[in-house]
Amino acid sequence: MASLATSSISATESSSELASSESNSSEVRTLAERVFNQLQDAIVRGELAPGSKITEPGLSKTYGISRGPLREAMRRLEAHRLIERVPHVGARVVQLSMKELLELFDLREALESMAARLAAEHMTPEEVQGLRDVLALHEGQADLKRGEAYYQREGDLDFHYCIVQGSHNKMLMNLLCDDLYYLVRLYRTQFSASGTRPQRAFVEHHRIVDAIEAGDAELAELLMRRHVSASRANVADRYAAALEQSAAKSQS
Amino acid sequence: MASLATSSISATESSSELASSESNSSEVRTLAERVFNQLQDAIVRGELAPGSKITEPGLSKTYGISRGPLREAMRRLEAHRLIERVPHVGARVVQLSMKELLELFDLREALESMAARLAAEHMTPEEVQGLRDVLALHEGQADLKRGEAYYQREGDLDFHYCIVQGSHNKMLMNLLCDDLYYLVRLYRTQFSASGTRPQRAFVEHHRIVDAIEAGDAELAELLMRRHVSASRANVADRYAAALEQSAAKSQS
DNA sequence: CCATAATTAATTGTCGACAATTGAAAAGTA
DNA sequence: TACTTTTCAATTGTCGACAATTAATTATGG
Repeated sequence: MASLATSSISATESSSELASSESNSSEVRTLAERVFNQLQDAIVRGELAPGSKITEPGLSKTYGISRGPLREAMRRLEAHRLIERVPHVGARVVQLSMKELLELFDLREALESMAARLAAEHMTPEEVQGLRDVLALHEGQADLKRGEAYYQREGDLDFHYCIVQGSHNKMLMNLLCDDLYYLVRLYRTQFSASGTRPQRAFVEHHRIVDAIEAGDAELAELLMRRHVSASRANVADRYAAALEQSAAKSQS
Repeated sequence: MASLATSSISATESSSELASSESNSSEVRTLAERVFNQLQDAIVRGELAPGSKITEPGLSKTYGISRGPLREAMRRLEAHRLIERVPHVGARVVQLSMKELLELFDLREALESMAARLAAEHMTPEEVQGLRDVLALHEGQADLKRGEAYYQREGDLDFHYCIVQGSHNKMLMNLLCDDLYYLVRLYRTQFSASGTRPQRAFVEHHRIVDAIEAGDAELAELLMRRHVSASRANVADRYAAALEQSAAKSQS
């Protein structure tokens, strides 16, 4: 994951490329690293369901490696909060409560608005152009017009990745891209945006890039803060609606 | 570290208690966990110098355990960015550049100001009282009057810990207390505050608690942002001064 | 004497085996 | 039948040994 975080994301790298990360890259020199990436992908993609128990012999057989490097990979996953371990008992895939998921959005609001401000101050013209290319690429995708899959397809995160890279703040990049975004992606499919939100998000992205290109740090910060906040509100609404529906269902 | 992050810090827990974390606690049920804590302390205390190479056979002999759990501990340290590993080569203790250290302060500014705002909104009267007790405890310490050791002695971080706990935001607590504060503590001794800064910091702490007690979220956020920013400026100044001095020395 | 190549020593990566702990199934008792 | 106790199977924790890779050292040739 380290190389993904430090290398800038060009517009030509597709969403799926981002999703599969570097697990197919030849840069993976050790078994522990490879299985770490594989497990990370499996968790984020939902192949390993949140809350499900994972056992060492099971994974060991699944991935065809011994428990040594497997345990090292699990320790890294634990530190990244993708799994939770209890000594002598076992490990489970994390399962964020709605409260925690909303807390995650609050963190993003604080950190990504900061990233947008820094990006407006430090992004090079070439990087801004790359950002525009990303938006153009997303606009060209047919599924955006149907308005549903923009979020699910990593398209949104592609954009946010680029902003964070543009901040030129290494610590911020590590925090957001390595630690938080995997958790975000985990719950992306579950509470993905719908209705008119994807189109509106797309417009907001354009406004943010405009501010960055103009070097207006304050505006970029404000717009990004609003953007993340709106995204958070959308998730909260969808959750409330889902709760209401299930309540009505249990009454009937 | 997890239990430290989730449990609230009472005023009676001294600084040294915080420094030694839970390595002496009976809650450590596995060798890997114990050596993880020991290594974390050793790095933060400076016993393992930043940039120094650490070898598995060496540590294995030092702590009297086999390489299995040791490697698991190192993987966790790597994920927490306290050591850096290169496959087939080895591991070194992290060594932040001044640029990265200042970036770390920028992160703290964004996150801790958010914490202060949330603390003003969610802290209970009992927690506020605990915060006052912490300040009173620090005021009573003789070394504060001499004005030098407030920072070095974790006193400052004790305070910031409590604020973060008071935010009642689990994700934020994890991020700051588990991930960032260890890095902060690493460079605390190296670029600790001096002159009138400790006393001013102490006054600023009081102002922040006042705002939190009054439930003034906006003010608490603003004051905390200024407080961290001033701390950052102090570090930057000290570094510039040190640079100038070493430059003058090399000329003579 | 320097640069390059081969060798060697040391460290890291991986594996299988054994010990320790846990949770559940089975047996026993009121 | 319900509840406790005991047994036992499965999983986790730890270890030592071996293979693979790297960095240093020595040897060799110009």
